[in-house]
Amino acid sequence: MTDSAKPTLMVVDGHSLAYRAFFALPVENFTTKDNQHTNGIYGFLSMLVNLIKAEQPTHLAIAFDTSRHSFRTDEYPEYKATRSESPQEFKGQIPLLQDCLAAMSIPVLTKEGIEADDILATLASQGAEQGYDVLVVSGDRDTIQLVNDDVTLLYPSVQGVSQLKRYDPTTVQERYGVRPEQYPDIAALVGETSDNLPGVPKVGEKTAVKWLTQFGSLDELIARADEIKGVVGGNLRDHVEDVRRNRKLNRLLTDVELPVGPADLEVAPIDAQAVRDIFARLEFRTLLPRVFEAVGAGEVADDPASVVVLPAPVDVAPADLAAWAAAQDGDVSLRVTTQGGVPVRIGAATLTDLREADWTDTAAEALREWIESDAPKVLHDAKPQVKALIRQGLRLRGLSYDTSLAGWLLRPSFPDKTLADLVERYLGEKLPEADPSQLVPETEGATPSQEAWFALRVADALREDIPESVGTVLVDIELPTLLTLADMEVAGVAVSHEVLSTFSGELATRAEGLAQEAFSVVGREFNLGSPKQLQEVLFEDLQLPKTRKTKTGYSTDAAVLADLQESHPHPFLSLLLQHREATKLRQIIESLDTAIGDDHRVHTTYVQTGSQTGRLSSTDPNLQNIPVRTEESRRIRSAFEVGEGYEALLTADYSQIEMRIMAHLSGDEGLIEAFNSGEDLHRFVGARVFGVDPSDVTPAMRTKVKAMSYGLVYGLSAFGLSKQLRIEQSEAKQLMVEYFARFGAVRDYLRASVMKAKEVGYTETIFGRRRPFPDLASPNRVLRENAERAALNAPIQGSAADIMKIALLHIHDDLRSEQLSSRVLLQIHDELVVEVAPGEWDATERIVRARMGDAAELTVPLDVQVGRGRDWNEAAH
DNA sequence: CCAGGCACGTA
DNA sequence: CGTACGTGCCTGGT
Repeated sequence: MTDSAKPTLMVVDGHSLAYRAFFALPVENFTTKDNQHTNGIYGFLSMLVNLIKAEQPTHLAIAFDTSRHSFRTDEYPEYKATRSESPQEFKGQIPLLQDCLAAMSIPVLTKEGIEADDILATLASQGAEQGYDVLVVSGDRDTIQLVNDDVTLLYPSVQGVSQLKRYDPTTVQERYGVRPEQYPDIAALVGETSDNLPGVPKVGEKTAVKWLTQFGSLDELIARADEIKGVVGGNLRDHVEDVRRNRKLNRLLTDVELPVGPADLEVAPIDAQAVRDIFARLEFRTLLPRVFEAVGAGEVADDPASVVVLPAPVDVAPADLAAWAAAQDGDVSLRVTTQGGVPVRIGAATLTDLREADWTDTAAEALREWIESDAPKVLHDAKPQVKALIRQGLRLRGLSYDTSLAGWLLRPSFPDKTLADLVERYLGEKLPEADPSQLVPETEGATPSQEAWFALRVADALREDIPESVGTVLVDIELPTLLTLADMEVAGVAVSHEVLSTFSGELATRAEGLAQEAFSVVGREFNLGSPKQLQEVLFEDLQLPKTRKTKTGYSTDAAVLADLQESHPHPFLSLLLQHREATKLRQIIESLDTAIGDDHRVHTTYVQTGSQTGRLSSTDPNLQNIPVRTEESRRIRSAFEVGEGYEALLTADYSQIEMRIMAHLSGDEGLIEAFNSGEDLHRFVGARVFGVDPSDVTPAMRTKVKAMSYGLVYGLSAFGLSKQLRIEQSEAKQLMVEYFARFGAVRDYLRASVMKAKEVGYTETIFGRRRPFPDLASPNRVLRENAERAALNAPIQGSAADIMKIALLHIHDDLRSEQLSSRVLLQIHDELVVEVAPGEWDATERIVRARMGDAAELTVPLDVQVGRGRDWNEAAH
C-alpha cells in the first residue's frame, strides 16, 4: 500500500514492456495507412495510461536500453548472445514511442553501455533513500532484487502486458521462497537461458532455494560446497565459476551516474497539442481521451475534435431543396434514406448549410434537374441510393465522391465501412446514432442532411489522405462502375422457376435414393451432412484410415475422399460423393429459386468494396459462383434466360486475361510471342518447356504446363504443384525449372514485384490501385509467406479487375449513348452477360468486342470470346 | 440466436 | 505448402 503522505516514484523499463506488447497485439489492427506498425507503441502507452490512472505517481520516468552493447557484454561477450535480433519493425517503433512520451512530458532516460534495468535500480535506490514510495515496472526478473519495504515491483504476468503482478517482500517470499535480495543468488545457481547464462546443471529453483535456506548465503554455500552429496554436488563444484559470473552479471547497478534524480522527475503537464498531433499521425483514436483522463487534465474540452457543432437542418420542400442545391458552387453532399428500396426522405448539405425534405409524390420531378445535372455530388455508399432514385425514374449524374469507396480504396483490408466508422477514423468524431435497443431512443440519430454533412467532411479528409493514383482509380474507374452496377442490379436477370424446380425435383429424388443406398451399405442411418457423424462412420464403422487432420477432427472433403477411394475402395465413398454433389446442386437451385422476384428476375447485389484486390463480389444471391464445370450442373445456367422483350443473351469473356497481364508486366518475350502467335497458349508453352513441336504436345503435357501457368499467378510451390498434378515433388520441381528456363522473365518479374512491395509496403495495379501488405515485414514466417503470395497475386488479379471494370463501364456508356436498349446484366470477373434487344445484336456485339478489347493497352492483345443463345448455357458456346 | 468450422461453388 | 470471394449446414455455445 502506498502511504499517501509520501510521494510515489514510478520507473518503467520501456524496452522490455514495449517488446511484450509488440508480440501481444496483432499487427493488422495496428498499422497506419502509410504502413507504420504501432502495436508496440499502442500496447505500451495503453498499459502506461492504466498504470498512471491506478497508481497516481507523483514522479515518473521511462528508461530504455541504448543497444545490445553494455558493460555486461564487455565482461562476458556471450551475454544475451543467443538472443535473436529484435525485428526491425519493433525497433522502428521505439523512436516514435519516445516522441509520444516527450509529448506527454514524461522523461525518457538512456545511458550508453548501461541497461534500462540499471537505471531503474539506481533511481529506485535513490528514491527509497529520499523517502519515496517506489514502483518499478519491468519485464526482467532480475529486478526482483530491488524489492524492499519501499520498493514494489510490477511485473507482467504470463497473461500479457495488461495484467501486472505486484511484488512486495512478502509476495516475493511466497513465490520464490527467499527474500528479494536473495533472488539473484537463486538466478545465479539456476542460470538464465534467455541471457545465455548457464547455471549449475540439474539445479532448478527448488534445489537452489533449499541450499540457500540451508547455508544462509551464496558465499557460504560455495565455501561449503564439499558438503553437498551426489551428482548435483559435483555439478556445483564444477560450475562455481559460472555461478560467480552469473551473480556478478545479474547484480543491477545502483550507482549509475544520471543527469537527473528522483526530484527532477515530477509529473509535468502534458503538451496536449503535441499529443494530439503525434496520436493523429499514429492513427490512435481511442487512446487520446484515455491519456487526458489519466493525467487528470481538463484538456478534453479543448480538443476541437470533441466539440462538434452540428449545423441545424432546415426542413424544406423537395423543390426548395433542389433550388438551394443547384445554387451551390462546390460539392453538395446528398443522402437519400430509403425503406424497401423506396426513398422516404432526402437530405443535402454543404459544409455550412443543411437542407432536408420528405420524399413526396412530386419529389422526383422537383429534383430531376439537379439530380440529373453534372453538379458535383458527394455521397456515402451511393449505390443503394442511386438504385432507389433509378426506380423513381431519376438517373443521378455528377457523382463526384463516394466516401465508402474512397475509404475502401485507401484501406481495402477494412471493407464495409459504415459512415460512423469513417467519421470516427477520419474525423475523430462520433456520428450520432439512435440507440437501437430502445423503442423510443433517448439519443437521436443523425438526420439525412446531417449524415450528408458528415460524409462531406469525411470526403474532404479522405481527399487529403488518398494518393493521387488511387484518387484516379476512384474517379475514372470506381465511381462510373458504381453507376453501372446500380443499373445492372435494378435490371436483374430472368431466371426460369420451371427449369429450376424440375431439376430440383430430380435431384431430391436422387439424393434420397443415394442416401438410402449409403445407409444400407453402412448398416445404419445417420446424417450424411454432419461431418462429425460422417467421421464416426468412415473411421470407426468402416475402419477406413484416418485422413488429413482439421481443427475439429479429420477431413472428409472431396479430394480426401477421392484419395481414400483409390487406396481403400468402398462403395460408400462413391455414394457419399454423389450425394454431396446432388445436395449441393439442390441447395444452389433452392437459394436461386427463392431469390426470383415478382418480375421473374433475380437481382443480385454487387459489393464493390467486397474484395482486397479490386474485384467485385456478389451476394443475395451470389451469381458469381453458379456451377459450370460439369455437364449436369450447367443445367442451372440454362435457367438463366433472355427476358421478355429481349432477343438473346450475349456472353463475352476474356481468355487467359491474367496470363496476358503477366506477359505484359514481365515483358517475357517467350510469353508475349505465345500470345501473338495465335497458337493455343498451353500448347505453345508446353512445346517450349518440353522441347517438342507444338503439334507433339500431349494432353498430359498440356495439363501440366497449364497448372503451372495458373499456379504461377498464385505463388504456387513445387509442393503445391505436385499435389495438384498428383506427381512426385521432384518432377514438379523439374517442371518449374524447365518452365523458368524458358520463361525466365516471368520469375524475375514475380521476384522483383514482391521485393518492391516489401520496400514500399504495398502493391499497385497497372492503373494505380494499391493494396497495403504490412505482413511482408512480419517476423512470423507463416504470416510473411502468406503475404508474399498474396502480394504476388494482387497486381495481376487487381489489374484484371481494373480492366474488366473499365470495359464494363465503357460498354454501359456506349449502349446508352447509342440509345440501345440492350443492357449488361452480370459480371463474373472475366465474363459479362448482356441482354440484347431485338435488332441490336450486331451493334451490341461490336461495342462489347471493341470495349473489352481496348480497355487496356497491353503488349499483348486482349482476346475476347463472344457467344449467343436463348439462355446462359447456350450463350456460352 | 449466433459464431466458427467445414465443405464447395466460381474466377 | 495457391490467389480472390459467398453460402449452407452442423455444432456448440449463448
